[in-house]
Amino acid sequence: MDDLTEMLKGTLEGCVLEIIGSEETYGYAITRRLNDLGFADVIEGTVYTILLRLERNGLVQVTKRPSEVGPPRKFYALNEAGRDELAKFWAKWQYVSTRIDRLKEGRR
Amino acid sequence: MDDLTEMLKGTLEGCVLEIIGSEETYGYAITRRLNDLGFADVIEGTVYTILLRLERNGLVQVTKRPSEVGPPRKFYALNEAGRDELAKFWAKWQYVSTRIDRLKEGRR
DNA sequence: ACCACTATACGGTATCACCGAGTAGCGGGA
DNA sequence: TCCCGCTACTCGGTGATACCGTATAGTGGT
Repeated sequence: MDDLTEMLKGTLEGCVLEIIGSEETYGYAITRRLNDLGFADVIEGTVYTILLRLERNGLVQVTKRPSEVGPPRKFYALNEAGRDELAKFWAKWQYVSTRIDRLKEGRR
Repeated sequence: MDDLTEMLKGTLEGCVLEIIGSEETYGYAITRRLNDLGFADVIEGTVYTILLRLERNGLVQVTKRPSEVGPPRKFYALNEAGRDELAKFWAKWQYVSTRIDRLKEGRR
């Protein structure tokens, strides 16, 4: 699927929140997970900017742990504010996606 | 529903294409249609920037017609390139929305 | 004369995903 | 030993997009 970047604006951050929320994990693994999901063109740099933003906005708790196969990893977990933000994201997604599907179906 | 602007990035233009594609219409009416659809905060200025972009990108055919209740209206209709773009938009939407729903359901 | 509604245009802003380059740890093959 | 590939993160800058504020202007009602 060709260029999805514009359509992912506003949703990719939510996807990252969801991934972190389901399991404490780190940037490189999150990127691989997104790629496996079908967002093949999402690259490390993009995920790291999102993670730094989440940290700056106080939505995550960060723990640095050594790795056996490379440099140390920064593990991310949602805090209370992060869980709230994730819930808001899914509410928005539900709202928007149902309305766009409605437009697609030609209903008003 | 509070601020949806970030989530609408990349999709609002497609919505406008769909509306134009279903019926030759003009900016002000498109804005009202979007508001009725549930995108209450979308404002005229936003729609006009999209319409000017569509015109600049050669996706629409424009016809100016007088109105009985105000200034003249610019009616927009999709041309061949516009219909192609609309089809691409719905393909992308299908691709992205199914994958995000899949993530939401916890399936991989 | 004023105001509300209709209708469009345009310069500037914020946010976001993305790009490119850099730094760094680890292991395997020539 | 030296290079390469994979892992892992950072940061400055870019382009696209929706939005904001303001301006302009036609029509009809009070």
